[in-house]
Amino acid sequence: MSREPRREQLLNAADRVIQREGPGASMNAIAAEAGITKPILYRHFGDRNGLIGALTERHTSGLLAAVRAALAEPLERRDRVEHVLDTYLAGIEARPQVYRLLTHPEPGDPGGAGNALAPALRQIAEEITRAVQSQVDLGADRDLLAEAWGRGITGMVLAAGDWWLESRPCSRTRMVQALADLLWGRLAAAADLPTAVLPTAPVEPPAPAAG
Amino acid sequence: MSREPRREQLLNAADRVIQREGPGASMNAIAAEAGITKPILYRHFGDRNGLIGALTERHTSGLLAAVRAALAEPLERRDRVEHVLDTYLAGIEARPQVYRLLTHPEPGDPGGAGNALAPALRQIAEEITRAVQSQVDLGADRDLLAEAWGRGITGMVLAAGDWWLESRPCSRTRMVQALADLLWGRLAAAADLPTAVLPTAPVEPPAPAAG
DNA sequence: ACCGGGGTGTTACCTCGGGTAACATCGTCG
DNA sequence: CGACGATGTTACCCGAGGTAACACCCCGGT
Repeated sequence: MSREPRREQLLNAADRVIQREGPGASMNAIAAEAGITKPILYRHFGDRNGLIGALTERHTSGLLAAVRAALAEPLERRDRVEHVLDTYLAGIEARPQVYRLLTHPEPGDPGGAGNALAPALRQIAEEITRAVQSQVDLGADRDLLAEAWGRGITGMVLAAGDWWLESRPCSRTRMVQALADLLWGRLAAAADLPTAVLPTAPVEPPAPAAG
Repeated sequence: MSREPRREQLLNAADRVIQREGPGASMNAIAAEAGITKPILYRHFGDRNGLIGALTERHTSGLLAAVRAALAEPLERRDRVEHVLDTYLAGIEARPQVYRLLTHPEPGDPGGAGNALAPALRQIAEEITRAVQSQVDLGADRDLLAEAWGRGITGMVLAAGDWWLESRPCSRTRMVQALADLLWGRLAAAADLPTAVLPTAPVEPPAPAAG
């Protein structure tokens, strides 16, 4: 059996384990699921990052392509945005564990930076950036705004999506509406509430927090 | 020397190490920095999470109090939002390593869920939720929108802030503007660009991504 | 028939980090 | 003095990532 098919089998096993145990699954566990032992995994993937990387690439391509397609859809802008949001939420809804793996950066990377966005999400952020740059007239600040918004929107959907996945406070459709409304400036447009006394929360005296 | 002051010293040492080495700093390293050995750390904090927890609480209180205060500021809504954004960005700018620790959830938590938001950020999200609920008239969907937006906005600022910290594409003020503009629906309001051919990116044939 | 290479697999080991057990010391209070 | 509560130590365990060394199996070439 040549290399590639075997790789696929191993990735399938890893997929199963992660679907069952979450992204923290150990190499031993994955090897066991595949009915083999660690060194083989390492032969195929180099190290854990290699495995995870291969795994994420498989799934990323799907999600990324879907988002990309949604971004290019010939719709009214609001509809297009909703379509993108729905695409993402549908993706994480379908295989939560796998998408957690995709969407949550690994703690390693000690030399590098502590990016908030995992590679897969960074790619999505770039797609959004490109789409904004090429489709929306933002004047001189175009590049800066597009990039900041790409990251920001991605992070927004990540956090909100995670919350939604876990507590399922509403249907996907409603969630899409809520997020689109936010991006549509509904926060800005809404009226003030008749200001009561605003008791936000019990405020402890702010400890100095060291120096 | 009674317990508390010693704890503070140890936390200070931990702080120093993390400021220097980042959130991945080992217990050994922290102990060494404090001039002692591991067991003492464990006596005081139980386990790593305990240490990290104590550390984050110290700093969280500062950031959280600042954000809370910003949220309660008697300003025009847009100004208030900008004030909050600026507060957060100023916070992470001041002590990047420490705030990375605060803002990036630890990989552990195997039994629990894969929250995108670290505890400190979840608290901020809750503050935002409360502020929106109590200050903005959103009709029947109030609770859902406020909570979704709380998470979403927090995630947005987290991701965008991280990016800004690392690549410093502009001044803090400009970044605040960019994010506030996003929340203010500038994406929705801007005109379409004269649609060229939209060459988004080299699109590889979407691999089936397994089944 | 033989050998070599590329695949399969194994056991046993290393390192490092979190976490613990057991033991020794110092100062203070009754 | 003795006990207690803090200080500290060395030495160890465990699990996870990662590697070394070895063995098998098949297939194709000479």
